[in-house]
Amino acid sequence: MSENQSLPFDHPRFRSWIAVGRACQSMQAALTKALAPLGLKPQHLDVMVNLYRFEGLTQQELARKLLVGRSNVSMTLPQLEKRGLIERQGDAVDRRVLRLKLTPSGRRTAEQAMAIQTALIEAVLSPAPMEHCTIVAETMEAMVPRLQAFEKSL
Amino acid sequence: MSENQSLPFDHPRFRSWIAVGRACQSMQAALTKALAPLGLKPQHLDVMVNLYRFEGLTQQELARKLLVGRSNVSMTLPQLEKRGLIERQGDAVDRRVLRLKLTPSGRRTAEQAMAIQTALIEAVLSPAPMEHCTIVAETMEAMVPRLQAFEKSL
DNA sequence: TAATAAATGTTCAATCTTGAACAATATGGT
DNA sequence: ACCATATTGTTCAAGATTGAACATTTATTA
Repeated sequence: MSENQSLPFDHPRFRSWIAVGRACQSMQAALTKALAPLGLKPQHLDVMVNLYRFEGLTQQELARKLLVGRSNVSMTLPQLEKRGLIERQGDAVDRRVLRLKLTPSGRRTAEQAMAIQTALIEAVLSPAPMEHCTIVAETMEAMVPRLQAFEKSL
Repeated sequence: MSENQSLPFDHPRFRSWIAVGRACQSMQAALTKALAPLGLKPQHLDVMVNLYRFEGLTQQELARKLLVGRSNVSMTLPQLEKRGLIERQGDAVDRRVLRLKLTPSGRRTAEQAMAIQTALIEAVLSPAPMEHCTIVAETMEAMVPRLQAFEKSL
């Protein structure tokens, strides 16, 4: 059966994707270590970056941006809240939702964390020509809608 | 403080990397769903692909290839072993290690799973020109050694 | 050879993540 | 107004992942 089946290892797009996955995993590990001095994990940074850009997000909206379940957000946010990095306050109009925002302290911490992340990315990607980075970004961004279409088709 | 600090959102390499991370996360989710009919998860596929290519790996070697801890491998393999997909047998020379291989059934299952993964990658990446895929692969492969160097420097 | 160091796989507790079930609130149609 | 449906956030149990501690075996070195 395996004789005439073309194996994925020889498949150029397959190999491209494997490389992406490995790079992502390594980056996650490196970021975890780089953020440890701040007492943050990559998920916390993701949350704070989104609140930095989009103040007043609801938990649902945040979950969608993070590609993560609502329950995940519900379990993660109280940790950041207890540390005084974020605030949650109920919306007066829609009393189901909680509006999220960084505290001043959270804003400062977010800036430090983003600086760490940016330095890491810079250290690792700056040897690559800018046009290559652009191609990477375009290729990756084009994938997400196709992936969502694929998932719906299952 | 944030006034004169260049924010990462405007940073082209930063945005490239964010796109990579999101694509990776979406791909993981799609692959999880696509493999569900086989009763496999992405981690299981990763294990089997490596044993398909490199029969006789030890658990330590496998863990390094998967960028994962030894304990992870120790907890995952018994599941695949109970399902009759892999075999573990002690090495006669070095009696610390266990040599891993796919069973015939595991080999067939691996081929099915790789076909599913390849189809997914093809569905999602085939619209991208091949030269772009090559650039993506090269850029990502160049990152991994730099990331490992970065981690050691911490 | 003897003693110390290193490597391998296992176990365990702590943490993260997920999906399902649930209560509270909002929306839409009748 | 009323009822059915949807949405939001929470909770809980199950599974996955990690790092540290450990026993066994091998390698190194005095």
